[in-house]
Amino acid sequence: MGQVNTPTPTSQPLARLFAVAFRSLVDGLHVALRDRGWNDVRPAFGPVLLACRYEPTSTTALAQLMGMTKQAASKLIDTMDAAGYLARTVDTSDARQRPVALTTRGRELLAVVDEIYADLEQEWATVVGQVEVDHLRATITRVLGLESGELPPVRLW
Amino acid sequence: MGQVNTPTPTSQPLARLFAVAFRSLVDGLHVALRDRGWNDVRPAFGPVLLACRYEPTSTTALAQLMGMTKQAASKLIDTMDAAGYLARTVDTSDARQRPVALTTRGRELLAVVDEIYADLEQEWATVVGQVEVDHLRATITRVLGLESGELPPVRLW
DNA sequence: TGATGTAGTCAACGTGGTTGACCAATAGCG
DNA sequence: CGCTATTGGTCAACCACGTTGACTACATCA
Repeated sequence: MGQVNTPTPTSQPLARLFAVAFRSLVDGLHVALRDRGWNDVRPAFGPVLLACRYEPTSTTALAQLMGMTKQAASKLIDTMDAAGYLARTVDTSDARQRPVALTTRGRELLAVVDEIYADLEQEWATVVGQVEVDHLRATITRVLGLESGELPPVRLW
Repeated sequence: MGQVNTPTPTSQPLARLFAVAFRSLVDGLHVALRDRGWNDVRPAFGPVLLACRYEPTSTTALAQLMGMTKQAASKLIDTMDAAGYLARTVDTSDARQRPVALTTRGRELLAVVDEIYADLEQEWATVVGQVEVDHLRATITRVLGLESGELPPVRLW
């Protein structure tokens, strides 16, 4: 992926470092969830929980957010519904829509995810300092040109 | 995944920024590969090409590197063999082993990947400066504790 | 009111993984 | 040197999670 003549950690391609960093955070989250008894949470649940945090979200919107087909998003919603984290609702102004809303259990999970994830990022701050973490965040945001817009769809799980 | 009250790009969870950054680099690589006529290269080929850069690599080692079963690694190798990028060899000192080596075409692909990827990272340097990119790399390496060891297995594609 | 587009679902399919079993080869031990 | 345990790799079957194309119900527009 990257031209590395004498591969050392400090000369690893950024892509791989991003992949390892992402995996480290997500795996850390899921290990901590399981430690607390949340045994049926899959990585794909994360983006859905976040998307439904403030208001019910349509299947089409979730599909776009996650870069998958409406059918696949619907299947994922079915799985989370069966697990008790989401509930399908009806839209009084558009009968085609079946927005999904967090259940009480879904909100509880989201709260735990927030807490655990805050700890994980705090661990980063502990190693290099909060200023450095904020700088990291700002640099990546700048390069990706995300200062003013929504994040693009991304699926990594 | 992260506690964000008023979600803005600059306060996005690091995990999601890493995911988007990774996706941006890998998708950029594959778009450029296709532009140059390399139409059958899949994201999973990347780690294999890199792993076989300097010497043939065993199926077991590839499986460990990529965090998958030997069977899955063998299937992937079969696919890359059929596409002409790898060739299975024999190990004269251990007949059980069937190390895989890059073919001429595999080396050509790896050279193109190196070139494209260097350009992609250069784009990052163009936006924020090479010093900033090196700093990014060093910071993530430090947090992940990778200064002195091999990268852990990671699969993201 | 008819045409067109959208939201969501259905059934079937394909891909890329895992699992458990197996075989051949190697390493180590008594 | 023979035996046992381990390792490298393969086999067949299975599973999860995506896609595809078709379809229905609903909304919008002229």
